[in-house]
Amino acid sequence: MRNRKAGYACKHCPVETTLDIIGGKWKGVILYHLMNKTCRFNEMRRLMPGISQRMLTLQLRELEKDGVIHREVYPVVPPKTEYSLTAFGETLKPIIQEMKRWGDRYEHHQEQQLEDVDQNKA
Amino acid sequence: MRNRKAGYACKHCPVETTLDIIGGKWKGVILYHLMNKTCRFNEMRRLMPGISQRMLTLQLRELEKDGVIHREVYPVVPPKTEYSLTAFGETLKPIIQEMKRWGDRYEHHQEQQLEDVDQNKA
DNA sequence: CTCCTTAGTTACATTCATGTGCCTACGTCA
DNA sequence: TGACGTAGGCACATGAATGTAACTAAGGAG
Repeated sequence: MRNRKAGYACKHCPVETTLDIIGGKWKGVILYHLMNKTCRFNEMRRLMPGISQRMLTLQLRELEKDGVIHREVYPVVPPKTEYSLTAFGETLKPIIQEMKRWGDRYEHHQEQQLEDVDQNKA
Repeated sequence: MRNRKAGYACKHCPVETTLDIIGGKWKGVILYHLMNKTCRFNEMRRLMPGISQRMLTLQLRELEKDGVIHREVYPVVPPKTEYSLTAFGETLKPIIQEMKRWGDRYEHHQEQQLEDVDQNKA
């Protein structure tokens, strides 16, 4: 997300605010992985084969700026950086977990839709 | 969202699936309003001053296709169309409500950050 | 002395999402 | 007879989001 430059849906809608933080193509998944454990940069790349180096950096920076994750740089060589949820980021866990559960259910729902085909309606 | 044409983050991540449905600039807010009550098309436009006619149509169509909302057209004149959550869409309520609550808390958090400024870190 | 690794950065290109403006059908109201 | 309101559709334009490729620093391994 983070595309609010084009204007907000309604003024001050908290749902919109939340989606600003965790929406977008990658952030949800990033947070999902960080929920389990602290991760290094390339470790996350391996967890998310689809993401490019650049995008991962950008998304992590935004999450950091929003105070959701913490970035710990170790001045060693080769470089070592660890990402983890902040205490505030931990408060996102219920949302992410709900989203995971719902996502599972949705996939199940999709299969059913293929059977229903016609008599849908609620 | 619905920008997965460029590929998925990880294969089969339920969080990603969920964000496909409710992510994007408008869908969260649309669902937020439909959680409270059935709405007509122009009624929603009034609730979300920022959205254009075209985008509202597009988003509603996608939500309908995903089986989350129901579109009831009354063959009267002037046209009347009512949008409501399907039973399946109702299952999204916990997520939307969590997002609303978190959004509220986040705004509160931001104010604090302005004070902390330096000694942040978790 | 060359290559490997990590965690980036930068410039450039493209694709997707979203926005704008104009058009319609029909019945009602003035 | 003409304007109004609803729920859109369509063509076109723009900008945001994302992708690709090449580059870097520093120490260790060979």
